[in-house]
Amino acid sequence: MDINVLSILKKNQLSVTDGRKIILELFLKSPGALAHSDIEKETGASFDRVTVYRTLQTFVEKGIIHHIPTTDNSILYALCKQDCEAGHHHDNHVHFVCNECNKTICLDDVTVPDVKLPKGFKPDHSEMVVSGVCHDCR
Amino acid sequence: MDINVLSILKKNQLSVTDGRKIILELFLKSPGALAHSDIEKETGASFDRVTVYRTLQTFVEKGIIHHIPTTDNSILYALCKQDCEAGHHHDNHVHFVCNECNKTICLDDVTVPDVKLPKGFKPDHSEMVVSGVCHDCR
DNA sequence: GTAACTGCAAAATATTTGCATCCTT
DNA sequence: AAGGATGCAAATATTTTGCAGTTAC
Repeated sequence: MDINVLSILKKNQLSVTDGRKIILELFLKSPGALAHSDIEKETGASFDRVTVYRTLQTFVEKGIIHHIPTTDNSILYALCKQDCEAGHHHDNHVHFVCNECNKTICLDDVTVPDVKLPKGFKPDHSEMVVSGVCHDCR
Repeated sequence: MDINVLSILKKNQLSVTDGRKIILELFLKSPGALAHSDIEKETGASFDRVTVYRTLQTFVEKGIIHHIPTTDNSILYALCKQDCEAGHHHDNHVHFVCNECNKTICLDDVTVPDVKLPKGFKPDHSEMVVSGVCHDCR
């Protein structure tokens, strides 16, 4: 098991349970974003659906994972890389959705550009999603 | 009633029904995006929830409205301005979500900037959502 | 030992589907 | 008149909540 799993949980003052270990490891292994259903599928229903809901919620609250905006009504989560702390997400990178394999990938090295807003609008946070064909599918 | 309602429906070869007229008019009047629940609320449940689902789906298929990406799990729809046609959305503008009034507004004049993607990624379409405080809430 | 986490059951919501009826063209 | 749209009922799917039992520390 990835040693990071333990340190991440410890750092966030979460007790180390099987469910959390397995789900967190899944995120660490996954190149892209995961939906609730992906997690149920990957873990082979080894625990209750409710536990998955609660674990994801806990991880989001602690800033371990974050929601990813999507254009197709689905709810995706991905690891917060870098220095995310509870309440302060710095996941200011572009997300890429592949139209072929349908995966969502965090482009950690591509930061969201600033845009000039109309008068009176005060920006706080930006999200950007690019769709197209990914590295593996061409 | 806004004369556009009829022309938009006609242009998309949709029969003109009360539900479609009222829902489309709601979008035309609204400065921002609407969720399914907003529509039910605004129309005072004058028609079946199922009809709202089907109408929204039809509008999306025809390219009259489009999904807006959100970070908070909600599903929002907004009018496609400009030259949207079925299957070819040109709604390449930035969306703004206000943290105060919670409204989502289409910034039709702010276009989504291009970003440089890692090698191997071929972009097709971009979405951008900026959150902050809107014109009315400061 | 205690607080926190999980599983189960069940409630509350949300979404989809089939079909008979009604409306638009 | 014919095809499409709606309403209703019901089937599915999704998410939330309460509580008792279990586990981590």
